[in-house]
Amino acid sequence: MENLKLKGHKNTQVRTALVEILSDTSTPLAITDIILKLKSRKLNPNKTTVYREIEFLNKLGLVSGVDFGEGKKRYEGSGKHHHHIICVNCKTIKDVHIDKDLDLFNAKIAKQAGFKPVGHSLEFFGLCYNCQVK
Amino acid sequence: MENLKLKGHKNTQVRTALVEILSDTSTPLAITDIILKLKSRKLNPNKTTVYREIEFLNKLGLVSGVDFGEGKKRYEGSGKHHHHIICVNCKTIKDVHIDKDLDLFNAKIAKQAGFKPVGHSLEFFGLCYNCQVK
DNA sequence: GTCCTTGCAAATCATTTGCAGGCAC
DNA sequence: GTGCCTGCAAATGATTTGCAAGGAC
Repeated sequence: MENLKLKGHKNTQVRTALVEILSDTSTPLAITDIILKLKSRKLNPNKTTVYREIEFLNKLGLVSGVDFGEGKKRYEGSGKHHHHIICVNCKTIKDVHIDKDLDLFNAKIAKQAGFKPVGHSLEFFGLCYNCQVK
Repeated sequence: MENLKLKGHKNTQVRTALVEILSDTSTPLAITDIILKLKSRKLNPNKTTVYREIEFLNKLGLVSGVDFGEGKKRYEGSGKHHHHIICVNCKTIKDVHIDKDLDLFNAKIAKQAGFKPVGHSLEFFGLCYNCQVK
């Protein structure tokens, strides 16, 4: 386990698997997706445990939450932070690559408001090609 | 009632009040906030009715939803679209004014992905001055 | 052995749905 | 009168909490 941040905490199977799963995915995963991925690794933790682990990893800064306005949260490894465009009809999600450095922008905005910057959330919504055709 | 978009639909008290309330507020309101505002106008509609009205106004394009990742949606009048910075600790919300035209940016991003642009969501998170001091 | 981690059931909260009755036009 | 609007109760889904048992170090 290369991750020093786990020092002082136990390295359980679920914990290790979660870090791997969330680092591997290109699309942020909902809790139910995560549980399915764990199942395919022969791990069957309780839903509650998954919620708690995600919260734990989130506090360590290893995982971050994304919200597409679906009424539930999605999660991804912190190193993966990028943005998405979501089809308002079929919910297809595509990655969006932004050349601009939003962190700098973020810092500027926060300073103006007297805030210490922590992060930001930027998602685009649209109608994907398939749904336009229909 | 100046709003032609309501043509062909009934002008109920709740509907009219909702448009006013959501146009007046500077911060997007959660459903519970909206119900409180309606109460102070002596209107006591059922929660279900409020949800349905919001959905109705949303489809007409008079109201839009915002998501701060709180596990619930907030709403604001469509004319009010702007961005926010939210304190991760005390949840204070401040408006953010962006000089850049994000709609143009939005259109570009959508085109690249083969999507027809519909909208976007951009929120910043930080620690407000008071919470930094503590 | 100690403290962290887990499971299970129940509670909470936002939101949705079905159905029957009420009101605007 | 017809079709939209409303309330109420119940269902659904995501997330949280309390508590007791299990496991890592």
